[in-house]
Amino acid sequence: MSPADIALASKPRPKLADVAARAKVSAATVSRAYNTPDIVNEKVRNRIMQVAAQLGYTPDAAARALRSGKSGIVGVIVPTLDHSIFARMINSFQERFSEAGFFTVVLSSGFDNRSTFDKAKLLVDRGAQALLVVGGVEDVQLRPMIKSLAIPAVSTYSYLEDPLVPSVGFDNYQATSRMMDYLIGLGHKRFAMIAGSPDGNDRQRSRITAYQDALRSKGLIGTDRVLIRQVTIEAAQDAGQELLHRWPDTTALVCNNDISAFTTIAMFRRKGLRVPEDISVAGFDDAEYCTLIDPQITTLRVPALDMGRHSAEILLEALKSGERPRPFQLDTELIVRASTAPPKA
Amino acid sequence: MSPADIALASKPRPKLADVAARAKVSAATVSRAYNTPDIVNEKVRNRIMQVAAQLGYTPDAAARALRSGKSGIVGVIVPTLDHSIFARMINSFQERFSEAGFFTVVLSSGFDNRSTFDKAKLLVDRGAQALLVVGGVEDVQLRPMIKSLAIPAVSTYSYLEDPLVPSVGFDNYQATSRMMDYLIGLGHKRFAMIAGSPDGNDRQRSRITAYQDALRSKGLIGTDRVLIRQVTIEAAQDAGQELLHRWPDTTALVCNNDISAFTTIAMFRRKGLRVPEDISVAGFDDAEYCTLIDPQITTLRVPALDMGRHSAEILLEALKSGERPRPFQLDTELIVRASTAPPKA
DNA sequence: TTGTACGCGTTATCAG
DNA sequence: CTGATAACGCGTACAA
Repeated sequence: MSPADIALASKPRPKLADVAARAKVSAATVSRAYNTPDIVNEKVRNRIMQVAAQLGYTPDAAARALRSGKSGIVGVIVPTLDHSIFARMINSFQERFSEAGFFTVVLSSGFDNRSTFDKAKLLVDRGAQALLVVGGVEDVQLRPMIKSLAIPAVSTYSYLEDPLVPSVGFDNYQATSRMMDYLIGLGHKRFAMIAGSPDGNDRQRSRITAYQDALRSKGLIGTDRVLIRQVTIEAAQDAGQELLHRWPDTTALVCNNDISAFTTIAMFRRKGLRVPEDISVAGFDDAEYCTLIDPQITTLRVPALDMGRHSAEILLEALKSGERPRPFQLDTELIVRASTAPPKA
Repeated sequence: MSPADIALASKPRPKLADVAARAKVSAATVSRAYNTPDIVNEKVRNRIMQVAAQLGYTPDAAARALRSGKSGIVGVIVPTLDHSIFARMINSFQERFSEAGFFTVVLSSGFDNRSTFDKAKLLVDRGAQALLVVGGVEDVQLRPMIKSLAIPAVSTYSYLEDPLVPSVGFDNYQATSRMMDYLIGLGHKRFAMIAGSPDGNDRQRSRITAYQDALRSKGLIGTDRVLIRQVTIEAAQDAGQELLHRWPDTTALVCNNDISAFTTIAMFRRKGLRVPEDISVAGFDDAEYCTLIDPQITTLRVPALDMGRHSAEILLEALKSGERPRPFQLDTELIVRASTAPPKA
């Protein structure tokens, strides 16, 4: 090896054995100093740690993973990162797992159940120790896969009585029912809804059903006025157009997300409609910007932070105890602001 | 072992050797079938893959990582996941690396340079093969660390002539200059700015400097009217208050993010001020909701998607070639909408 | 083109 | 409480 090579070669990472040698103990003891410090003599342990710090030693993650069978990775599958509600959830989830020494790998499925399966497989193949799926698990391939899984899995967002996958979330049916009770209480008789696609999406299905059930039970109009759209500004604009065109007598518009509420309110006002005097508009999620528009948006507050935090919590518990994660129900809150009011007489 | 235990025990994961045995080849050949398929006889290869599929074999990631020294992980450090602009960027970054078989681990620093260092260390210790840092690398510990790093690192968002870390991003100074030219061209004479904290944040520093330079060079008012605030609705509201209180004669407000623009516009209108007649307000980023509020927001479009995609691209190249990633400059676009106009005479 | 043999860095087991 | 030793599952010289 020439001098130049020596200069260029970055010194190899120190390993367990190097620390052991310098600290005059066996490799096993160094390992124990890291993994079960309590059973190592304090003086010895301190010496080891000091040497480790000197050498700049950190345990090799791959070797550790191979030997212990623990990858230190948890997987999350989320429909998209583009909705702030999911971002918030993941943030708190990840924070909790980070404290526990795990890396969180987030994969997005694009609202596609088939892709959810693919991503889950990817994660499991790479040794993920736990799995969080946002939304009910409906894919026909994913269900048997999760069933046979040796690692804990939890679904979040919806609270579902799924015997297969414990969930941490809220009751979407109840949430929308609450909104409907409020609007019906205001005296509205003709409703419409902007919803996301119910295909393979339990949240949307529950909300649509709750909407229709509420109307049916009171004999009100609007069970057929359900506009299925993606969650984008363009799509919401299109939905608003169609609403005004087909059912101009609607007095209460129930949106399944704040983007749609926001967009349609802006559009209605541009067309000279008054909100809430001419039409009430309600959202879902309670995004930050609900208080920015005039009128401020009445909406359902979704416990995003708690969902992430609690999912992490029960997965961590399951990881420790080896038992099945325990489902946990959270609640939504109806936030009444200015975008809803009694209909004109 | 009792029968019950047998029933409970999930069968162990098949390994390379199992596939080899069933396919009547050596382990080495199975390994080659996966890693260098070209040098394996096609018939043999097909037989191996078939057996592998039958057995449900997938290579063990940990063993692979240990043996090859490649973790299959890339790390990203981002100030926060809560700004949609970062979320979008990461999305495209991650997508590209996902295609290449990597897992992306995203850690957030909370705009704290010290924490950026900690997170980087975490990632490197766990074997990340490449690093993306959002924002300039300024931490005094992080710089030497990156210098000594054996893996490629790129900073993104700002385009910086940093000899240490190649960057993929745009020129923040130029972007704000462009906005200033436009507003000055409209005839404005008294300006104010809402900015984020410049501490350890090159983006904010560049924008503030560009703002002040523009005013100074034309002898206009407002170099001292810089309100430093966090990027939240509350903080922006507070800034708006202070602006009206201290400098009510301001005719053009330059915001360093769309949230602040959005918030202040809403607030101004609530107070009876007309936008843009009484005061022009400009944003930064071009978030989706810029077109939702009335008036629609004039802003600078940031190439979020391209930043993510291109960062991934050059890191992947560097991973292949072993060479240093090549910096790449992207551009912003001034989007003129309705929230800006000439000042009243 | 394929097989043999070894070691990557760690942790678990067992003995002392 | 500590040490010796044997894996964990795979990739890669080297030989055939």
